[in-house]
Amino acid sequence: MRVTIVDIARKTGLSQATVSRALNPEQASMVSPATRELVQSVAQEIGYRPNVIGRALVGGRTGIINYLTDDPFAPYYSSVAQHVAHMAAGRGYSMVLDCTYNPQNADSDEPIRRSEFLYGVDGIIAIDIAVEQNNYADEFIKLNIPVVGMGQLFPRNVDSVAVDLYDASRQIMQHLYDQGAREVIMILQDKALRINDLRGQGYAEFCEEHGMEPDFIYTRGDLRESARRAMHAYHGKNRKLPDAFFCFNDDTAIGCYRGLVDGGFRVPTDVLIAGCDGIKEMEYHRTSLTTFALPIAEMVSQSWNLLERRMAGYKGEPEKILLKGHLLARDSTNRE
Amino acid sequence: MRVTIVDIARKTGLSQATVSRALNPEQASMVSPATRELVQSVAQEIGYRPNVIGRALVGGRTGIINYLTDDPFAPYYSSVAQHVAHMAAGRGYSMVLDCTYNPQNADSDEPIRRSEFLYGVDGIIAIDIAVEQNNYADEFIKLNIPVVGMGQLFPRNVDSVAVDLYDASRQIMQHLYDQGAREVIMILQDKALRINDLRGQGYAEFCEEHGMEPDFIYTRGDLRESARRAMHAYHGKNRKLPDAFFCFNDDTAIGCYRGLVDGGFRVPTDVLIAGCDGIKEMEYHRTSLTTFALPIAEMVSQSWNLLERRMAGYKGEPEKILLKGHLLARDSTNRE
DNA sequence: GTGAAAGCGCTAACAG
DNA sequence: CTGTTAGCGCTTTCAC
Repeated sequence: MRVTIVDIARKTGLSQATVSRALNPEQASMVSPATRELVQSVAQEIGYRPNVIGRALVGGRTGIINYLTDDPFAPYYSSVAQHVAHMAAGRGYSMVLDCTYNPQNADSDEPIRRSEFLYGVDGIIAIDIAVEQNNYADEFIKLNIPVVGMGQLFPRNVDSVAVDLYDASRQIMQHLYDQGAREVIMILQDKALRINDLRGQGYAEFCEEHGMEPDFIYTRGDLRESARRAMHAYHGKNRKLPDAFFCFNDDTAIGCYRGLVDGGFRVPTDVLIAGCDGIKEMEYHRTSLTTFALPIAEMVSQSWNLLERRMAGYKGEPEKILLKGHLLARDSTNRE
Repeated sequence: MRVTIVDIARKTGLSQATVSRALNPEQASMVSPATRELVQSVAQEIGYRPNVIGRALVGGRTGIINYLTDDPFAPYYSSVAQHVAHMAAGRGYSMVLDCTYNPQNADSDEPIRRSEFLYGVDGIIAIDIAVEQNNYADEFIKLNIPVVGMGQLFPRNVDSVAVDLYDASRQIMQHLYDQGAREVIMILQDKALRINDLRGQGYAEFCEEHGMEPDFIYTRGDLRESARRAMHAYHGKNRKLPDAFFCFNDDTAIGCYRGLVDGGFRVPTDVLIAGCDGIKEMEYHRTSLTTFALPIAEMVSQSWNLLERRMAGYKGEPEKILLKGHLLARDSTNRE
């Protein structure tokens, strides 16, 4: 049996309540210095650790927040998770991860079994949850669990911090255009399609405005591998490459790059490539890859503020914050 | 106030106990089909969700396991985390992450403040925890929290699954040797040094046996960036490159690769590069990078078995399992 | 098949 | 400053 507060009480001859107070920094002042020290030294001695569960039950909070996303281990989501985890740790929270899709079977839309604990957290930070699942937020609202959304789109019924991916897309397209690209193919995951991806819209509208023919390649499954294969298929069938490939995210851009290298093509000489997300890796490829830096730190800290306010009991209308990122032009689109 | 079991009891006129039984799959058979259905439909209707904390307090288990590592978001650790998370989810557990070092300040050895919840989990899977912190396992043992270690080394007082990195190192060196490399410099993080890294040992011994001069470059801080800079410094100072760089892990290999590309060198024509870990990314670089695949899936599933056994109350002697990985020879060491 | 009651470990009134 | 008491939501005896 693990050591409890009762053991300390017995050992010191004090009451549970006094022990509890002596151990709790906020209430330690209500206890005489002598007993405080006594309690603390006995606690130390017998290796007492507070039972978070007991504390949580009475306190009504667990000290855990949930990071909810399709695939928390994809590079971009992982780096967001890192910021969330760090933020959480700094405020005394732990972070638990939940996937909304089964990573072993990315193509299936079947949501994986949610961990029971999802319903026991103090708050949820959800990122890029597919629109088909929008109703899921209702569930948490009903349970009184604050939810904050991050990403490109989010249900209107909760606070959210969005990144302007429409703008991102247009900035990227403008950059490609400036580099002389007139025939640009966009590579998009078919799943993204169904979320009405803003990057797709930005691309299509830019094309229209500039007399360019929009053309999409859709991939499914593992982003890198499918993009790589899509490139093999493309240069297997087509005599000539377009001027540029605009990939809806960085993983896709990396797969695309590799698929073109496989075919003996040179980037940027033969074709330009741009991605979107701004993951670190893009910088390390032999041809450093152009991308669009999403303001992760900013997004997370704003989300955290919104979440904290809700956890503190705020009941106001859902707030929506829109952030902008910036282009990182690199070698893969540098046609001098 | 959130809906509780009491609300259902009131609404159905049944007792708390019956409601609890009706809701719990294992005990549902002790309840008449009629009441069971009644309870379940009312629960559904008023949006009841079990409070995990209440359940945990009486049940003595939280349904949470902890994944403990220096930096859970580094690519290799992240992919291990993915396996752990998936395993956990399949068994009804949630995973929480804890870092042992502050990721914002990788050089400092100061352990970051541990989340309180670390002491409220059912079990801990720890990976590559530095030897300086070996005593940390004692703490959990005292608290009766099962710990399983993964990685290259681990304290003897808990179950652990190790990967034979000495063997890994020798296999990599043998491969480089077979490719004609006689002057091989190893790049190692200075932190790894203090753990008596087995890769360093394998390298040194291989060199000795083959009449080669061991030579180390130590990096500190961000693995990629520091390796990249180390290469800049190297070719700034030295007229000529060694035959190969053997990087203690993949992040370092990627930084090394980039640093050499920055200097206008070609891999593998001018120099060979090998890493170790087997992260997916290695395959996508223009020059696909040689690495050593650690048996992540196997390691995680074995660790999970050990952990589950402990969580079930097993009290036997700590077990130690040793696994082997295999070389992934790629273009970066292919000198034909 | 169901209910009453106890208790998991802790904190927060309320007294003194 | 300290002790007594109640109770967080749930499961689990022990009765009936």
